[in-house]
Amino acid sequence: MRELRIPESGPKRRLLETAEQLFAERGFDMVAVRDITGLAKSNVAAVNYYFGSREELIRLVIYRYATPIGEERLARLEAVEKKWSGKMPPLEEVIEAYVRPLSGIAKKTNLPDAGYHMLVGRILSLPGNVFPQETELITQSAAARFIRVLAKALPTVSGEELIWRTHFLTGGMLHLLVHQDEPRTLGEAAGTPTMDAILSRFIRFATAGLREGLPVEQAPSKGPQATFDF
Amino acid sequence: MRELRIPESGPKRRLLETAEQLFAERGFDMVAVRDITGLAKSNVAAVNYYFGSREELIRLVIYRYATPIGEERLARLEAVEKKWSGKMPPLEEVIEAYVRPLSGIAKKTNLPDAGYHMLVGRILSLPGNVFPQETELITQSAAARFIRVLAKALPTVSGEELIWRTHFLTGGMLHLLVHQDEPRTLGEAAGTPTMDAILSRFIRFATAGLREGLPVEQAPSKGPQATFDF
DNA sequence: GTCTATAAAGTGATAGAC
DNA sequence: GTCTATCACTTTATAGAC
Repeated sequence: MRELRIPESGPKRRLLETAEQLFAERGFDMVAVRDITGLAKSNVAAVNYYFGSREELIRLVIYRYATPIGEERLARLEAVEKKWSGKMPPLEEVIEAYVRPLSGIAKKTNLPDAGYHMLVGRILSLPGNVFPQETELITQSAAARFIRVLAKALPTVSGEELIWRTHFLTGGMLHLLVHQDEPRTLGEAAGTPTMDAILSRFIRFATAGLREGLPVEQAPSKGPQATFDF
Repeated sequence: MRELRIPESGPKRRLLETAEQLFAERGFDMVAVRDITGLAKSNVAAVNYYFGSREELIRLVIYRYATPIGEERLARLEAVEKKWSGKMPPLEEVIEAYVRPLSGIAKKTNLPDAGYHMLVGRILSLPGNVFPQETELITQSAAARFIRVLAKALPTVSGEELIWRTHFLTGGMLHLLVHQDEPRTLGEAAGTPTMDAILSRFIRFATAGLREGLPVEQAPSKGPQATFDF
């Protein structure tokens, strides 16, 4: 990773933000260096001058987005474990700790919300081998810890079943990030919820899916029926 | 669509199956015409000679895979509606009708199972505008009908909530097709279930997620606990 | 039908002028 | 720092020999 401090303004900043925007819209593969320098009204050599190469620019973007999310996930999972040490943590709290950091809490960029979430989804869909080593380590740690804490919250679910249910959760999670606009363009009344509201819906969906088959007495009381409003 | 009858053997067949295999492994964007003709031990002009262009070859592949799945979905959803006409169909049967056709029942190709499922997942993840018109129509009809029948099975869930839950289901479904090998390489004991077994797990997961928040008395009795074995 | 040669356009990267 | 010109390479597609 060549240089992690990005100036608050200036050509390097503008190139980076333009690249992020295009990566979010089209995916990494569909963005040429010339697309970035063209839209940023710079010259074709600028990306190589400031970032070394197209590859290094992409790795920088991955680092900037995936690392804080992984750190936030780890911190929250740790907090849940500490809070319920010894006791069985509520399933919903565990899922919340892993999913909520996607909403943009750890966001350190000027990208508009919709673009931010699409970019995060695309990054987390990439194969791990294109991640910078440090980022990959944090991401993997968070995923491993998630499954470990999940197992505490669902002691009667077999390891095999748990892995598959986690896999289903992951798929739904990545899909809602990249394709958040799809339900809205369905013509149907999908409303215009914020990402936090969508994640709340998703956490309830995934909690029910992960708990499937367990006796309801094990489920915590819900209090007043949730309204999904924030 | 230039020519839909593909010979049982010969160079055209070999080119098509080689292309399908590479598309499944890498995704459409990452396969060059030269990759196909090279692996199929043909010459670079063969793809254009037999299929017109790279684009047309891709559209042919999309057509061959997505059309039978859409038809199978429509037929099964229709059967469920007919069987329970007037009455409320069981949620699990509705989801089964939409998801099960992905297992390869409607398969009309020689691609090995793993590749078949990855290819189907990649195709169904594409934006609709690259689909042949006929295929797009069937795919959209099946999706619309799915939501319509779902609404009958879940009359107390609001339209907005239903659309989002369906969106979560779609994400998990596409993810498990393209990344079915991921849980297995996790080092953990994910077992080596068939796609039919994975889909059975997924259908139970998604059924619980879609039914979230509803009183359990509404759920049908389950009979003996399912074992996920086929 | 099969193949080679080549056209036309695009890619990432860089040397060197300013 | 900024920019143009250009290199070396890859892409899809096709003309024309066999």
